[in-house]
Amino acid sequence: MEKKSIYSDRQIKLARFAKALSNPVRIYILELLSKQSCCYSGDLTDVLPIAKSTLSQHLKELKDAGLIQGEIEAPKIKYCINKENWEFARIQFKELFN
Amino acid sequence: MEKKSIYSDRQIKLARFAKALSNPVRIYILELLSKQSCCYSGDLTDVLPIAKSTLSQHLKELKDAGLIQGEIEAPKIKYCINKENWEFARIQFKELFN
DNA sequence: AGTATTGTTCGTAAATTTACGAACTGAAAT
DNA sequence: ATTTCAGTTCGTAAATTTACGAACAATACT
Repeated sequence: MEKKSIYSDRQIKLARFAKALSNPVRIYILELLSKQSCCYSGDLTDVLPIAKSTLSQHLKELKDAGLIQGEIEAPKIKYCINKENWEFARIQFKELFN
Repeated sequence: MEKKSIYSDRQIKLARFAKALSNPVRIYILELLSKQSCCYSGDLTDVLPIAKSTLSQHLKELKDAGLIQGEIEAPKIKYCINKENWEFARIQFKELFN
């Protein structure tokens, strides 16, 4: 039996997107990706003052939230905004703020 | 000596706002407040499936992030959106998503 | 003065987040 | 074949988040 939450699916998704945005490292990455089309995580390693394993965690967080996607260009990985979900998130935040 | 972060003040503030939005309880509260002008926390206690101490923590989180403000109407407290910061947050999110 | 109402604070517990370095994996280059 | 490069996974530690109930504080009501 499924216990239904008082929170709508939409509210839960919005909170999930917000969580992905709740860290300056991830804001930095997303702003970079939304300004230029894509980047390699090596670019990020060079500029961000965190260990590569930590960066990997942050990228995974953004990927799991659906905001970015990675494409293998061996031996590197090219990261881009996931446009569909990015647009969806944009609308969710827009509606929250009216 | 102040160690300067590679993250801008704006990026840190945006992450801070996102953190405040990163929980379904707080999304619920903010949507309620942005739809109707204000509410009493008793209204929230009635509808939210959490302990009053937990609700108090969430309201404090929203207050500390600057998104809401409380006004004493003894013995209750009337909560409203903090319009100035709400507008500021709106702009920050809007700019993030272009 | 005493009681009820409203909300905060305290102490605590479990889960999650953020961070690191070391070890590992897979593909490319030598 | 082995070395190099790019990135992930693992183990771990510290801090933060979320949650609860009990106790407390402040005000209103009787």
